[in-house]
Amino acid sequence: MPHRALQIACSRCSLRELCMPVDVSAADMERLDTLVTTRQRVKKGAALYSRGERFSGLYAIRSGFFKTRITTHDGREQVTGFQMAGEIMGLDGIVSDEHTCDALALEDAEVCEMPYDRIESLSHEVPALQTHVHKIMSREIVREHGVMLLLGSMRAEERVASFLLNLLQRLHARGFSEAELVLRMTREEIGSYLGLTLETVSRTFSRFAEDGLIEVKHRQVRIVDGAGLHAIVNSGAR
Amino acid sequence: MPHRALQIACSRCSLRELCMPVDVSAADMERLDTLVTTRQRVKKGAALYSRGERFSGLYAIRSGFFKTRITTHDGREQVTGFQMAGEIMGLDGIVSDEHTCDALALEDAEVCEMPYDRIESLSHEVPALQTHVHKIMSREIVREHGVMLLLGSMRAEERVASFLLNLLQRLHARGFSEAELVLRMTREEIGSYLGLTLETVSRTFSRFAEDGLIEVKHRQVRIVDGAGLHAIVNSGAR
DNA sequence: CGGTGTCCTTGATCGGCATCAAGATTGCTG
DNA sequence: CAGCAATCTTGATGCCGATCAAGGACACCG
Repeated sequence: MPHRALQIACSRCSLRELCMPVDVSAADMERLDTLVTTRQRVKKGAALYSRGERFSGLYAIRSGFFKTRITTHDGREQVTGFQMAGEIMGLDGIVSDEHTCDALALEDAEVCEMPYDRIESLSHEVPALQTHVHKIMSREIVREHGVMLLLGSMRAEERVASFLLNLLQRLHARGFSEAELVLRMTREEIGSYLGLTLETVSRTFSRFAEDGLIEVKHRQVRIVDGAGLHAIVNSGAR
Repeated sequence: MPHRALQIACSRCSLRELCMPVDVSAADMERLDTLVTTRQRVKKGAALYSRGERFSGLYAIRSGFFKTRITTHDGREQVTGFQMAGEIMGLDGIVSDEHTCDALALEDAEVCEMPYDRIESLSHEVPALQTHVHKIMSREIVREHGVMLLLGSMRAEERVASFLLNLLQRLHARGFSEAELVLRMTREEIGSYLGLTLETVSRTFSRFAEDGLIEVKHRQVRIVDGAGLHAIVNSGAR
């Protein structure tokens, strides 16, 4: 299923500044070009990897949109994140050599696979890569702290507003509008991520629309009053 | 405040198998002995590091008990974890070169400081260390996934039971009883971690005691029916 | 040893979100 | 394009845990 691309060169990839370390010498960049061995297409709804699967490497998203979720043997489920172009997936598999969650494509996607043994050996030759991998993992830890704050201390409106602003900010960093987005996930998936039911997510969207903060048409969302959303996120602080 | 110990040798530390990679040659172990430069005592209630502080290195807990928490500018607060001997703190600081959370000692503690630049340079010489650091960070990511599951999908009883069992398991791995523990944190800190109020935590403890699952006397907890606690954790699954 | 502050427990009430239910809209597919 | 499944919206009701409140137990300290 994975196909070897004719030429896979991060040095010429438009997403380089998202995936790769900056400030790398030309010689090092040449080495880093050997990091990605294959590109892989993932159809909407398909899994890039699943819990229990053997861990082989990390994946950089080239295009498309993913969700990661954990599932317990007894059927509980929790969406742990939504990932977009330039972001790295698979970090959960390093510790036990097998994946502990599922990564599912929410739309047709393409990823670059970086075999883990190659990451380790290249890190020796290119210190910037080692630092970069550490930073990526640290960033993920910090991101999850933020999710814990959200789940542990925010009310429904704050969670949803926070979710929208986070998506917007990441999309904006990729050159998309600051004021408009298309949700790639269902209300149920948003709810799972935010610790809410799909009904509450839907109702909250409706309330935001009534209050003139956003306009919602199914998965099309337009931000009318970004400052208002920010105010909601901070409204619960005491 | 940090004092240079006369001799700091991980190779002779009883916690080595918790902090350090296993299967290391004698020569490599000698190198790893240069990783920890200083030991530091932290008084109960004091901060090992705080948000905004410059990141300098990671800390291995030698003795004592910590909590980590994030605080937002607007006063929200969330306990993100409780750490005990052999566990590593400070990973959150790598990404931005400054700490993003506070680490507070819940009792008098002692930590080993590992300067980050030394970790990076030693990782080049000792591949096992590099792998080990990756695994520690990956483990933290997986742990936080578990917390997200707890906060996002469990009811109060499930959360508290899960919390107790997790503490027990970690204490047991350190040679303590499987059936008894002393809580080092307040009900309020437990509540913050679990996304509950201190009253709910207290009531849940009382209910568990009534139901013959545990015995609670303030911070002394004795597990009477461990299987019963496990059953509660899984009771919410559908 | 008594006083004071912190921590914990327990009760009463309230509110936010889950749950249950029904219908509307969309988009997929033969 | 018709038919159907998936997704979304909205309403009614109920429950879990938050909030408010008061009293009790313990630890620390002069």
